Amino acid sequence: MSQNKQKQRLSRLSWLNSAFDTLFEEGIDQVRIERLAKKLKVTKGSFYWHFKNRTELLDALIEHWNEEMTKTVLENAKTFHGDPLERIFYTLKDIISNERTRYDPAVRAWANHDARAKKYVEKVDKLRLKFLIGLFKDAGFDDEDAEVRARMMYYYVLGEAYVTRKETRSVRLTRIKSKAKIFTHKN
Amino acid sequence: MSQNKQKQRLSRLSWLNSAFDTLFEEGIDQVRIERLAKKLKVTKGSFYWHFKNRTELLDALIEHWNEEMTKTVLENAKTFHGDPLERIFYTLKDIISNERTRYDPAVRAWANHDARAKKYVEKVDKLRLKFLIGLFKDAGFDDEDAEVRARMMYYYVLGEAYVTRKETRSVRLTRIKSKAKIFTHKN
DNA sequence: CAATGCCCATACGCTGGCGTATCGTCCGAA
DNA sequence: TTCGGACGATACGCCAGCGTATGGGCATTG
Repeated sequence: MSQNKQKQRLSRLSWLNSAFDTLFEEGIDQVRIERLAKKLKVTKGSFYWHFKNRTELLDALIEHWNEEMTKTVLENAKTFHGDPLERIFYTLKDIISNERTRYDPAVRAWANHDARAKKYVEKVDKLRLKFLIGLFKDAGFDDEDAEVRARMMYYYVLGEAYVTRKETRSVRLTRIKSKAKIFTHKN
Repeated sequence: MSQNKQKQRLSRLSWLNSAFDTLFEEGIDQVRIERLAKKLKVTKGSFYWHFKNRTELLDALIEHWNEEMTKTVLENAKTFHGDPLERIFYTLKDIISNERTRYDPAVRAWANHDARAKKYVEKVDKLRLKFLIGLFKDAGFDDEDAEVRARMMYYYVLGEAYVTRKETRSVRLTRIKSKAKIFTHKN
């Protein structure tokens, strides 16, 4: 919204952010240099100053996503300490309401036919699952059960990111609570 | 695998199938007429005989997916009658092991930035959810609870389709059973 | 104020993909 | 056999996107 001063030059990050937005909104195949240039109101002369080619941009893009998601998990791991069951609820609520997985669909679609992206997605999955499994173990589930439940919860969260839903915030919140109960219920 | 007779002509369906495979393997943006032509070992002269243009192909593509998925749900609804709880387990097993949702990621990625595809995806989601909700209602859950659990189970299945996993069939099967129990456990 | 370096504009050749127009071939029906 | 229609090949113009080469403006530095 800030009216850019006329002769504002761009940084490498400007291109990265624009690429990221486009990936998220239109898919990786629409991340095209000259389209980004148009959005940024410059020509591709700028791009080729900051990047060697499109491949370098995509490499930076997936790495950027990886860093952001990794950071998110690690921060989350530190923010709450208390009753393990409540912590699972808190985590579920946090993930869903803050929509950490908002960018997942675009990135995963990309990873579906790009080995480089796939590598990072698997890395992030592993980290997230490790965190979730730890949560369930803390709550008293044995190794096997903790993994099954963590995966269920994780897949559930992922799946939800793919379906358009139209609930109000308050309705969703109460439902999240009952969902957490289902995941944590002991037979 | 069948060595095609040399002068085999193509049908509209040949193009559709090739397009479908490509959508599934490389994403919708790689569904390009001249690439399909190369795979089919003809020229695009053939394509423009069977289709008006690329848009018509994509329209037929999403409609085809819609029909297949709709048929699948309706067939499933007829195949099993018995204990409602067991039926939920059976359904979960059936969905996962037959990988009905195998094509979902590609189609959903497409729907993410294409209104036409999005419309059909929402349609299929609605149908599937309606079916699942019915299952849980039959199992004795009230309306609200049935919807929450059906959605959880559905999102879980969807999410699973997005993550690469490396379990053996037998391990998965036992886990499916315990998962079904979690979804159907009454508080 | 001259010079250097950062950052972008401009112009070019190349490729792949779209859609059209036209022509060739084969096959079945009369 | 011939003829018409189903199906595909060939050739064309067009445009978008990639990457390169080169030139220009503007600041900072001395």
